[in-house]
Amino acid sequence: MGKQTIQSIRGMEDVLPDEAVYFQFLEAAARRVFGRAQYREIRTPLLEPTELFARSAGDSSDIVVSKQMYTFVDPGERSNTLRPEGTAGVIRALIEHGVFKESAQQKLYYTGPMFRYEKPQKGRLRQFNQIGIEVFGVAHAAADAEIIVLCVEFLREVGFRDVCVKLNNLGDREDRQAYNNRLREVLAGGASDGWCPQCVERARLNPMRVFDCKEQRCRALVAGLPAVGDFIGEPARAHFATLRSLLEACEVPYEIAPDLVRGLDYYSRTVFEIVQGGLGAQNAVVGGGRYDYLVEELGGPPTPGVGMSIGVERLILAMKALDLRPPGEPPPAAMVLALDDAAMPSAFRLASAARVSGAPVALDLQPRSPKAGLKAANRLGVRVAVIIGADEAARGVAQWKDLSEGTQTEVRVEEALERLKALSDPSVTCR
RNA sequence: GUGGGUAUAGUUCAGUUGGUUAGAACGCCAGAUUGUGGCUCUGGAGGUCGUCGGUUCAAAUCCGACUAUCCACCCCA
Repeated sequence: MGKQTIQSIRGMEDVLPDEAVYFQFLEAAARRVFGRAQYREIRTPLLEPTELFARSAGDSSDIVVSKQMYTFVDPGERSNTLRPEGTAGVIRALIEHGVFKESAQQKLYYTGPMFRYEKPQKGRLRQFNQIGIEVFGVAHAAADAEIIVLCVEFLREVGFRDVCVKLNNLGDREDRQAYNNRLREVLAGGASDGWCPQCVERARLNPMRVFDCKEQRCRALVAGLPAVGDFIGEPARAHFATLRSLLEACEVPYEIAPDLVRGLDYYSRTVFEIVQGGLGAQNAVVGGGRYDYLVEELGGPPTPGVGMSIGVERLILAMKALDLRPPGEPPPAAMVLALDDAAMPSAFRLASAARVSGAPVALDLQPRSPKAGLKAANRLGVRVAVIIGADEAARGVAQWKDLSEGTQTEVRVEEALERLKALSDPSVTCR
């Protein structure tokens, strides 16, 4: 590696072909699972006005979050930000196009790269991909349940077993505010009560975060704090009960996780997460929840919403940890080899004609010795090699070699073309 | 943002207490019947040892800085 080579930006990974099949596999599965539940794809820009994310993040996490955004001023002197998540852009698009006026109910999914300026580590990149789904306009807990059920279906579809959802109820906005205020009071003692410096800071910014402090003495102190449950009003309580009964109705395994707290304060009522072992510290593969106030916050009509997003790279790590592999593309049935320049036109024409009729056919793009060519054919895993040299080209024939049986016969090129077409599996080409 | 580990061939890694031309496996290319693959054997290409600087007669090896990467913390929309 010379010193003048250019390398990718920190935290931004290339996805080489061997890796890309994982992405293709997961995206295809998402389209299947979400598509059959009547969710439709939405694609929004990677770049949005900074204002959008500043508003969606809310004020308490504003300072923290803005440091982790890729924000820049464009030549027109507007502040733009690479999207750090998918939901805000989706909501902006729906408001902008008046979609909520046609119908408040929307079921959508999206996939694509997100950007966060964080220090990279395992399962945490600066550019990473998410697959997400959102339901708008449904206050009923069936929406929460469907989102969660679809997550579980998706994970099972791609090969995961033993999926368990961690679930919590944060209550409505007023409940949460009351609880946060109470927590701040209780935590006011700060360091003198024995809290670690980080928890003292959390008490100020996002008190509920003290619940996942890892300090021994904080964990002990946390046990004595008032429980969020005591502050949750009857409507949110009933909502959560309905959700649980729906999950139980379709036997979705879940556990209540009282310490599951989301960082941003637009969540209300339901929050959930699915974690996977073997991923190190960044083990949350799926996260989501209800955000009944966010659409209004972004200037739209009051519209409830629920959503979740899947961290694609993390999911791929989890697949590898469990030795789950995407089904590979089947190798082409045949490879056409030209032994010299004189044979290339004939070989080239034969391969093209076969491909046009739907047969997956490999072509060695430079003349090579039969030995090298067959080696390449073997490596690709094809069953048949069609060999054409100057002699064959002149006579309008080709050598049809079956690599598994080792037999070889001379056929006319027209016959070779028919055989190549026949080799292609009709179940693959016709749907 | 904080703390720690690592950086040698395309890949995964060896490399003794600093000491000649830096190795292996896999992969790649070629030869072993001048137009025939897989297995085997033989050979070849490919590294200014992450970058820059320092210590030393001598640095892949010791020291420093920088960069990247990994692990954990912080945070996690």
